[in-house]
Amino acid sequence: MDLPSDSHLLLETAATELSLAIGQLARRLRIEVNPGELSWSQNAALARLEKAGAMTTADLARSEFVKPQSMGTTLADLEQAGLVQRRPHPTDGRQVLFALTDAGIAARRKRSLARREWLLAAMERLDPADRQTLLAAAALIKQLAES
Amino acid sequence: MDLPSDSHLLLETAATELSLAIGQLARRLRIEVNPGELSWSQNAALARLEKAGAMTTADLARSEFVKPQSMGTTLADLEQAGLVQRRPHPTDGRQVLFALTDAGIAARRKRSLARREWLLAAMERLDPADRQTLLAAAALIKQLAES
DNA sequence: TATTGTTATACTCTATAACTATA
DNA sequence: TATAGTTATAGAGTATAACAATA
Repeated sequence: MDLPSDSHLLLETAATELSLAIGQLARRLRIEVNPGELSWSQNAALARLEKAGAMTTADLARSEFVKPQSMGTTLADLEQAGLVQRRPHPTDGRQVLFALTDAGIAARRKRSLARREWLLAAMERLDPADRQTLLAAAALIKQLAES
Repeated sequence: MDLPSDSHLLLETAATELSLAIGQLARRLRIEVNPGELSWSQNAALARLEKAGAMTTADLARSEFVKPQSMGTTLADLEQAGLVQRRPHPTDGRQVLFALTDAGIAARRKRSLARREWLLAAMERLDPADRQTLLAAAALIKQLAES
């Protein structure tokens, strides 16, 4: 077993700082919601359905790191808002497939969520190199989450 | 008013992707907690006090983007765990200053939080250039949150 | 009067447990 | 038996409202 190298100490620092930064921006973004807007979880589920097409509750839950019961609640809210619709699985009577409705697609197209607008305005104040770093980081952060 | 330029569309994409990525990693990290460990909010408050020294409830609330009442709850939990202690403000009888106790300092030194360990392990699987990108991004994300 | 902090209460999101239906 | 989903209940974190003490 080696003593920690300088690069390992740097990595520990990076992990700590990234964890704190993620938490801080998550809390900052959380307060940017206008009345009647989709919650962060609802928006994440909608975005996932847009990218991946129809999915079951269980698969959506795995993708977003929540329990199936929690995703069930989120999907019930989206269904009641008319943004997703359910249909039976063609071969497995237990499963239910969820897909975006036309209204759901329109909701994804509409570029007016307060959280997104706030983040966009904040990023506009950065210089191009920093924006590029954040775009690259977004892909890496997703990769980390799914690893 | 100009039509959106290519670079503006790129920026919109970056904002959307970053927002989704932050949410996804926040949920992924949230499930990595061992029984008895500090919550993410408690850890953030502790880290803030370590960096900035003694602070009032209101200042801590502003730093972490929650209401003073919410930070009051977090600080009460930390106080009960013996990790922070309160003392009166020297000149303003309304304010209360919170600072780390020896146990709080020790808790910050201890490098064993499940969330941090999970993130560290995930980052170890990245190549050095990607780690560097994430370290730079952590600083930018903090800057965004505070902008 | 304005501000800091506390107490009481409620809301959102997610979790665990128990249940039904299907495989 | 095992799995997908539902229903009921509970917990964590944060919010709003009402209040007390101090500036």
